[in-house]
Amino acid sequence: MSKQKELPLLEAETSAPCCEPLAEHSISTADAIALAPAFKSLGDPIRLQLLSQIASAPEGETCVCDLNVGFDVSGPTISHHLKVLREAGLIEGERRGTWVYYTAVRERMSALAGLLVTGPAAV
Amino acid sequence: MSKQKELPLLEAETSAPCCEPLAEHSISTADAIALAPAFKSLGDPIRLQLLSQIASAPEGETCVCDLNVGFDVSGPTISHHLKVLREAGLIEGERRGTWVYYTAVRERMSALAGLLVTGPAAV
DNA sequence: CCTCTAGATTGACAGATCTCGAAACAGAGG
DNA sequence: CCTCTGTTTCGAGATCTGTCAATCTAGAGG
Repeated sequence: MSKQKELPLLEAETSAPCCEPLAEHSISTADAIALAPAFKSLGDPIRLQLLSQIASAPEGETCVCDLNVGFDVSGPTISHHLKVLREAGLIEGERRGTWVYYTAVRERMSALAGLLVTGPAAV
Repeated sequence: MSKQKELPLLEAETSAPCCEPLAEHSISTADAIALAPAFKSLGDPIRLQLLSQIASAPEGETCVCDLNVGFDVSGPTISHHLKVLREAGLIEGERRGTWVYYTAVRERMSALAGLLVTGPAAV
């Protein structure tokens, strides 16, 4: 509970797992520790659906009021999952008046995808 | 209460979230339940490192005896993490004589990557 | 200023996960 | 057959996670 408050993913250029595939060469322990929380945040069905719903919104943003419908969990639980996704850097929230709107951070999603892909160059 | 006990990932190819990006359109609850365990299996630093080490092996396979070095956890723990990765369909193990060799399942890794990628057309 | 609604936070509890030591299993070799 | 080494499986304990009820905060509108 002391090392996944940080999101050094974007700033990981020090050892730089931003776009370098996992399969390129073995990643360091530090990189693994930095990256694991992001994947872990995707490891819950509700969060996966939330991210998908936010990322697939036509306007690019989704109101939390729209997210509450369609999930059979309570409001606080949705809020909790949104917080996890927020801390993983996968979404960002903005309050406009009464409602809160969330947008997906495409770069972060692509960065994670880049880690898993065997590589377009490898094909 | 409990909706994450199953791991029907291997048969998730029937409802086919194989390469369709999350951000294309909102995924179903069933697909989310099928996919989440795969991401969850990547949500541990040790498993991330194990997969990276296996996938980046020059010969395409890695002996468990080589995996034991470099990790400060016990043998059974390594074996447990390998089992999780195996059940997630990310690696496959083969016993040859005394030793067991693991290979990475590239298609599965690419499939997960395809879910996260924003898409070349969507940029 | 007061009230009302939308979200977020807190506290608590059941269930899952990580980790290890001990034991079991699989081959190789004597 | 017996033993030895490498790997997996089997409990068990400590920690983490998902969920909800209750409470709190931010802004809108009277």
